[in-house]
Amino acid sequence: MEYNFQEIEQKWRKFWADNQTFKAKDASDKEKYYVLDMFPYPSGAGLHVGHPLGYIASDIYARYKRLKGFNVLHPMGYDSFGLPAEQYAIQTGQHPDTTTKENILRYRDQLDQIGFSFDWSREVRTSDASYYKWTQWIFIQLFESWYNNKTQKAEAISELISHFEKEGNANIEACSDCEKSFSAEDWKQFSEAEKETILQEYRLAFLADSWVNWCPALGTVLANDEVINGVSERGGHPVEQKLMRQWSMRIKAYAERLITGLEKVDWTESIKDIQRNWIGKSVGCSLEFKVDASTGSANHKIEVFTTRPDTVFGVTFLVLAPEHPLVAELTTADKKEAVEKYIKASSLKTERDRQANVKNISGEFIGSYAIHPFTGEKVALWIGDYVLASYGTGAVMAVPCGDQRDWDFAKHFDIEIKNIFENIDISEQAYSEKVGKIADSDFLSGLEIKEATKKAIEKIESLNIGKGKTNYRLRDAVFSRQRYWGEPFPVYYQNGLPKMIDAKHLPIVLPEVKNYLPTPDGQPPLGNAKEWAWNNVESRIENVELIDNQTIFPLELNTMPGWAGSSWYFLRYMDSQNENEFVSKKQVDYWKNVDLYVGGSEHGTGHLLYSRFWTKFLFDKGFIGFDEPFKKMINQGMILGRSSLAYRLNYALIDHSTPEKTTFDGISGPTVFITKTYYDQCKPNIINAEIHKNKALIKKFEILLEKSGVYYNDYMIDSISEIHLDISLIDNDILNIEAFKNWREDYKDAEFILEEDGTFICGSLIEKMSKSLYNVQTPDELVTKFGADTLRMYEMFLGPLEQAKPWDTKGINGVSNFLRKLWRLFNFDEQGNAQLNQGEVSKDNLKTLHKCIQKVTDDLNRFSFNTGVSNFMICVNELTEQKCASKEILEQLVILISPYAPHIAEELWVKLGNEAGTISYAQFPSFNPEYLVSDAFSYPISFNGKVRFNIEFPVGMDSKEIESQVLAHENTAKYLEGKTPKKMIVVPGRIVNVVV
RNA sequence: GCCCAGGUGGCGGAAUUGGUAGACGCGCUGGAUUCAAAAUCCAGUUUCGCAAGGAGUGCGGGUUCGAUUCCCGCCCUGGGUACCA
Repeated sequence: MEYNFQEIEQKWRKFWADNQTFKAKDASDKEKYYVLDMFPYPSGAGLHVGHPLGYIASDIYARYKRLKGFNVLHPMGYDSFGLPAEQYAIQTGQHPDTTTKENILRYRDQLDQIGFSFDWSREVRTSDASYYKWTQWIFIQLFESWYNNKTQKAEAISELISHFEKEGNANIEACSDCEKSFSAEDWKQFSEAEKETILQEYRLAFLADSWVNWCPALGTVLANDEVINGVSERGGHPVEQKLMRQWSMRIKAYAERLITGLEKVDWTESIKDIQRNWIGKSVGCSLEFKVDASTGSANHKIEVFTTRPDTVFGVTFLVLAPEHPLVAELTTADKKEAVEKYIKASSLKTERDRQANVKNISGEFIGSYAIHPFTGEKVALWIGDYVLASYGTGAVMAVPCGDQRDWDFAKHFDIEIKNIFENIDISEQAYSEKVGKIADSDFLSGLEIKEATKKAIEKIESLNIGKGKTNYRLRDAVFSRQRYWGEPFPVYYQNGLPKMIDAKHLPIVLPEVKNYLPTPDGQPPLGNAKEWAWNNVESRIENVELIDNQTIFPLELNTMPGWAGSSWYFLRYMDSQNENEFVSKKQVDYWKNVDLYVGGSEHGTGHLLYSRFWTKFLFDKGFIGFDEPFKKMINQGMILGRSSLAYRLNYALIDHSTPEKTTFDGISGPTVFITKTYYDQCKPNIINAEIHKNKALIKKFEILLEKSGVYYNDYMIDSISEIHLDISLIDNDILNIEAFKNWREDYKDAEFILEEDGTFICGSLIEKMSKSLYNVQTPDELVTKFGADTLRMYEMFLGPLEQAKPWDTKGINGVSNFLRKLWRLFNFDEQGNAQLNQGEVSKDNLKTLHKCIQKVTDDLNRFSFNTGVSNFMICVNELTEQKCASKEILEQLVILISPYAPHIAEELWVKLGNEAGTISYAQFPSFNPEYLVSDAFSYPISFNGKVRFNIEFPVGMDSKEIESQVLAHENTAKYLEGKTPKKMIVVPGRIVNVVV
């Protein structure tokens, strides 16, 4: 009986679904294990072979953990709010909900085909009102909280208010934008609006006018991580800075904990680095420079932030950002014109231009001076757009000897460069290393840089002209989007002040709109749903006083960004049906955080940061008992496409009898493609002369032209073009010429210059999978052709999980053959009964099996699934060779392989006489080292003539035993040449040191 | 520029703490089986050499009895990030 994967796989998929085999139990004596995949955005294109890579790996691991006796939670869902569905809606009028649901059906169908062990009863969709109800609820919690730096956690805003009532904002250490101080008295006299304005500066979710990345083409704002090189991540549209009133998240409050928390998670160093860089912690101090009274108002001080207070005696000028608030006042009359011109010019520069002209040094002297706090010298004030208004204090103290940009600036404008480093030459460039000694610096002279830094801060603090400070590059996250297809805010406005809609009225359900574009008067798309906005408020808010003005909406019309729903979804899986809580305490205390998270590293600065932030917040508020969401993470590499290329000769036919008449004037020869060999010969120089030198190619080309019957009397080959071909036309780089001719109308009459053996070989190129490059491979066709088990094993076999790698189906036969070999081990007769031996197990069989168990277990623990597949192949090859037909051996092997190839394993399990479905929770085999005993002391490996050599000895053997056997061995005698060893050292592994 | 990862046959890639480099698979070559093909099976396949034997894990050095593995310098590829003071 042949291995009929189609029948088998269909049968078991149905069995698993009917019996809910993988439904996770909420209460169990077993230890829990939570394996999670990053849930997909259900795009219209469906899954390609890259998507399942991580899912297969996590599925293998989840199945392995079940076999190891864990209660495994392995859910799946959809991140179903997003831009593409909305843009599709704008184009076609189709409701995003409709297209999203269709796409989800397709995804589900494709996922099901691969045989994942997901617990679908827990599925979540971020765009379901029953889900985003809780996203809205979490938003309210954030609004009602502030961050207390003393306790290092988020606390209720009501506590902050009662503190304000008692003693104003003295003795409050908060993460806040509030700069003024007020007393309890002040607070009581503030109007409601004034109070709220202050509270907004403390809330973790707050409204603020902020400079945002505005993308005109998309009509929305973007978060920093959604902007790449000055253009939008989606679509690549230009992004500009715009001041807008937006909801934001005070993620800065968690900057420090987001860094320190990385120490307790098991992630790769590279992704931790990405996060550390993104948060961008820098430790230094602030320092005040008084403005020189002769040139400006002496009351003004310029505060700078520096990480190098040790270099303070090297300061020769200060640079302010062009937008710095003091610039206008401190500019002297004679410099006014030039300075204003400069400010204008830099404000017109887009973010992109600024980035493009990094090497361009520009700036203006504004005419006035500051006083050096230690030397009392005058230091010139400059403006320059290399200083950013939004980082630090918007002003820097320039130390040209210690900072390359300051050095360049000083050189360019011919400003003094003071050297304050001992024995360092700074004539060619700045010295920015942090080792060495400081010189010519008063109380810092002679100190090591580290010491000097400490001392400088002490001095600055004691003089009360600054203090030690830590700055973060991380900006607060903009949380408003001018979009339709996202979560509505649970926010209404009363007298212009934002208020939360009571949680009992949630969810605020997304309305139907006729038009998904912004309204003519510039409101976001939800502005098209006037009635919805009014009704929601009137029906939910008691005694609400609404501003009776038709143009102002009482409800927030922005929606939340894509990362809102994905920041907490892993919690919802634990209790997805709960209508009363986002997750019950009982469930979250049992399942805790995700033990293994699998997904791409491209989310390093987005999703992974935001979900850590929300987790820490929910922890602070006592809703959950842990503050890191993902304990261990594996980042699977991207699967790249392998495009196929054919090479087209671009040539002109010339008719000398009618001068200048060429192909372009009507003589058309056939489209000619040349096989890869000829292309490679011409490749180094694709200029006509080189092509014409290739005699063999030219001869074939001429024969071809002759055959085509076109009239010409000369020709000129101009160049060779690479043409992308649909990969379905190619098998092992050999082109199916007939299929190719039918592929596109213009190639119907194409001619081919072939290899010597008559085939046409295509070239290839590794690049991103894309429809337009004809290199997209969907899993569907492979599942049909080879089966899900083969696909699963093949995707793992391709290479290390974490590496980016090209997709290539060349080797899939090998995996397919392997599964058939495995099937054949069972010696099925016509009736499908396995012909196996019971009871007798050969030593060789045992050794093969246990070697396999040992290696495969190790591979699983190391997430090295590619070597896992290889080890199965070795095992099956050996068992085939040994003609193993032992029931006991095969039963163990089937369990072992079931995480990788679950369908065939289920079938074979039943064929062995076991109850259907029980394999999913069977006992994972453990290896017995006794069976791994090798033939001891078979051969010495190397010998340096004097002291050491390598010997293979049996696992677990006593070292005394080894010593005596080494001495007794004939090879030892050969090397020792009659001498007695002084000492013998047995090193774990396979090394024996014999000292003569 | 800075940070991180990587560089091994014709190809994807193994080599877990320094110990027979190239496992396993693809491809290729030869053979068996077959009327024939597919499928299957057997043998070979880093390179130079008829062979004995050399050389060999991006390049140059080093440590070591022994280095793909550790150290120093360089080159290349991929990823992250960027006037962040």
